[in-house]
Amino acid sequence: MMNEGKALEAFAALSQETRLRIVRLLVAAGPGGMSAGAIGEAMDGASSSRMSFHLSHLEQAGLVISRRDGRSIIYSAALPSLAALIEFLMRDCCQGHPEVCNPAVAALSSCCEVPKGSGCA
Amino acid sequence: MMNEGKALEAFAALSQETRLRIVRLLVAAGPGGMSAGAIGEAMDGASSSRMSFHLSHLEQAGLVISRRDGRSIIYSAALPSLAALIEFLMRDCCQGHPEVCNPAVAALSSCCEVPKGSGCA
DNA sequence: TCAATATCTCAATAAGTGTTGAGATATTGA
DNA sequence: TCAATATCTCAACACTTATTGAGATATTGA
Repeated sequence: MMNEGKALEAFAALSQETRLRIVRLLVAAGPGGMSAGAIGEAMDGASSSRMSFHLSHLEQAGLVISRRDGRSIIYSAALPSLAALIEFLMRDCCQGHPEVCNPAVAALSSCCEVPKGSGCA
Repeated sequence: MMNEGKALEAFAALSQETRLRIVRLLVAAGPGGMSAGAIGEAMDGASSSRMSFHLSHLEQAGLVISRRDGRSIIYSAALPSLAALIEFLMRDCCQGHPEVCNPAVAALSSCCEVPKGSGCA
């Protein structure tokens, strides 16, 4: 469930370049996720403490989840939270304003099957 | 067009309680918008300089637009930018992950007419 | 158990953000 | 033109956030 407070945390987490890139990377990585070290490698070799800071921030905001696997800690995208954030924006912004959600839903057609006629009435 | 840089600005703008509330207020207010003073009144009587700071921030991020009307400056929500931000999240997060966009599209049905079967394939 | 590996935690510092209050600018009606 | 109104701009300050480097913790394989 996404309330205003959680949405604020999510927006704050996504408003930092490194963290936004981490989320995109982890979404692309899929459910298998990536180790903190591998993510750091992908972020121009960011220091381990810097990675730890940003990954903790993202986990606190609920946008990623972690699990230990041997020596490594594996992070993966929390897809339900991303869905809930999109839903929050939709609910807040769509009400009475089809010109907001219609283009957004139409954009899905570039990556998904979306029937003609989807969107706000 | 929403690129990473613009998305970062938009997330930063929306990550502050007063600004998020201003956006929600202006979306609800519709195309007619509201004067800076009226918005300040709605924000627990926030000072004019504080309003000016946050409204400028939102305008810089492209989430609101302004026009002068006599002594007042009228702000209104930039709906296309909100749509573009949702689209950005959808594109980044939906690709290959129907479990993200399907719930988001399904959520639209609470405020819009969305045909059954919408969402990712 | 020991050394190596992976990550986290903490303190210090640098950089950025939000609020306030004083004052400047633009517009209107008398 | 003048006073009143609406909003913006600026400097100062407090607060928060991001980065770094040193060191602590947890796990593994020899």
